[in-house]
Amino acid sequence: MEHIGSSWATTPSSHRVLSTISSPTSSTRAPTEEGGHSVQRTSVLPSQDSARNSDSGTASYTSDPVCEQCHAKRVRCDRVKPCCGACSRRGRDCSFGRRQGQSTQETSVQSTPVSLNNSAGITTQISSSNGPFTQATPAERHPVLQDGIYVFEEGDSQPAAIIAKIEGILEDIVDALSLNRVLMIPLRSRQSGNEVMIRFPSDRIAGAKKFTALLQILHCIHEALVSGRIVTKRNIYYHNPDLFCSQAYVDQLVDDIAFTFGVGRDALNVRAASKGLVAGGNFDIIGQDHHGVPIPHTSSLDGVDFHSSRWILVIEKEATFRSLVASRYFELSAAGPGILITAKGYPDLATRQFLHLVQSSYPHIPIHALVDFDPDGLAIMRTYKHGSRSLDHEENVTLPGLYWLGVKSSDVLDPQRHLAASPLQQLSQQSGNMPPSCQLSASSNVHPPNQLNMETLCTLTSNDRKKAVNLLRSLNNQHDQDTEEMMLTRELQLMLMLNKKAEIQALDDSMTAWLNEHLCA
DNA sequence: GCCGCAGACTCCATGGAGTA
DNA sequence: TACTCCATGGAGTCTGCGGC
Repeated sequence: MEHIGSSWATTPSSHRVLSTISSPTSSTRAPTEEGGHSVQRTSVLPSQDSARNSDSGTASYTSDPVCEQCHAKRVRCDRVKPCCGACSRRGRDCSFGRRQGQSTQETSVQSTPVSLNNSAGITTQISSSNGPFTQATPAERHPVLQDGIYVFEEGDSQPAAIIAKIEGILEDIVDALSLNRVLMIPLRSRQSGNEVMIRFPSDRIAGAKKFTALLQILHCIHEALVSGRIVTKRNIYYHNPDLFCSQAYVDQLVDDIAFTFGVGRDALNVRAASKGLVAGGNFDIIGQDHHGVPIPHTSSLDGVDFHSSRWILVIEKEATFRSLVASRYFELSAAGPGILITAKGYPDLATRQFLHLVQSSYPHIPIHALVDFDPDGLAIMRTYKHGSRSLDHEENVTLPGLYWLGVKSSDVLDPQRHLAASPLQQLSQQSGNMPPSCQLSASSNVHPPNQLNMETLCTLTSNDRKKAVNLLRSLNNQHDQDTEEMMLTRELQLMLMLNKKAEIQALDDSMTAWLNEHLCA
């Protein structure tokens, strides 16, 4: 039987690179020097001592354990197998035992095809050539133009591969039970990309609880895949609320399992309840009481018809979305017909996947973001545009072409109060890419009609400032900033300097005029 | 070679943002 | 209260430097 350790240990390098780029505090340690064996890891935690590095001969922690002899002697171990450098120099026997984090790769046995009867009584064939532990690619849907409307063709989904992976884990547990060995489930951390073994029995109660919870979740996923049903995280939680204690615990483990398998959450037939709303195009809101239509999961879409749409507006808050839907702005806009979308705050996966599909189907339609002029608004926009660190392993969820419509400093600064142009305006004027609305604000002595004034601003809280600083740090760590990200940096600096923020609702009275002006520009 | 202990790291709880 | 996202910090684990 092939062992789970070998294939689960394969981390897509892109994840590591992405997490390094996206994390403001990421640090990639240099390889350790001994024996040329490189131990590279990516940390998402703040580096409290950046001066420490391998060159100075300091510690390099890794979940790949040191040999038992070096561990006992507390000396540096290069982890070279079968005999590490320290042991070979001292002529010692070297052994890598079964302490926590130990990879079981060395004990794996090549599998032959086996048949399993799963819990639903269905026989699953596990092939060694396309083994149960090969990296599965997430199910992908491809937009195809038919009669002027994009419809989606189903790509290769791999439920059988996931079922086989889960059954492989269960097989290993059964084997361990029969041999009276410690039971283990390998799990890969989304933060570090490292694999750890969740064991039973464990030194800690939390470890035993995690093992049991993982087993329960794997069982739910297996049942869902075998029966072809979709389960929600909430469903899984209610399977055993006493065990899970909170849904957040289930959320985290489900995403960790998806990351460990190298697939998206969808491939596990696990979904979160729909959160986003859409209005316009072929998403008819008649009879929907002006609430918009819940964003469907991409796998259940027959197609989208946005061919007559000129723009797509992604709105942070539902209240603004509803007022625009109620006024049928998506039909009556001066910029032509468009689409309104909201995910009600930080976007869920379904909304991000939907937008990604729309962008790949209709790349010529600009997608604009309307978010608060506060750190959370900007963080929400970046989640839409670049995704989130914790869901790095999910594919097709980013919107690199997302354009920031507002609210910006140029919408909140009154030129009569601030006679000198703002740093952003100066920058924009110098670079010659200033939007018309900004040019008006900067050059005119007349109060622009669709502009907020200082009375509508709120003071940043300490949390706001902390978030803004973290966001700035994240942007500064990004080496290849585009023009929009440079502008974002300036806006954040300005926000901190003024110690002010503004919400979209402040535009409510003049929202339509403001949008017409900005969308046409 | 032994081993105290500082630092790196993971896990997990908590709390904040948005919303219904 | 439910549900999505995020960040932070305490506690425990592991590594291995460096003093003896």
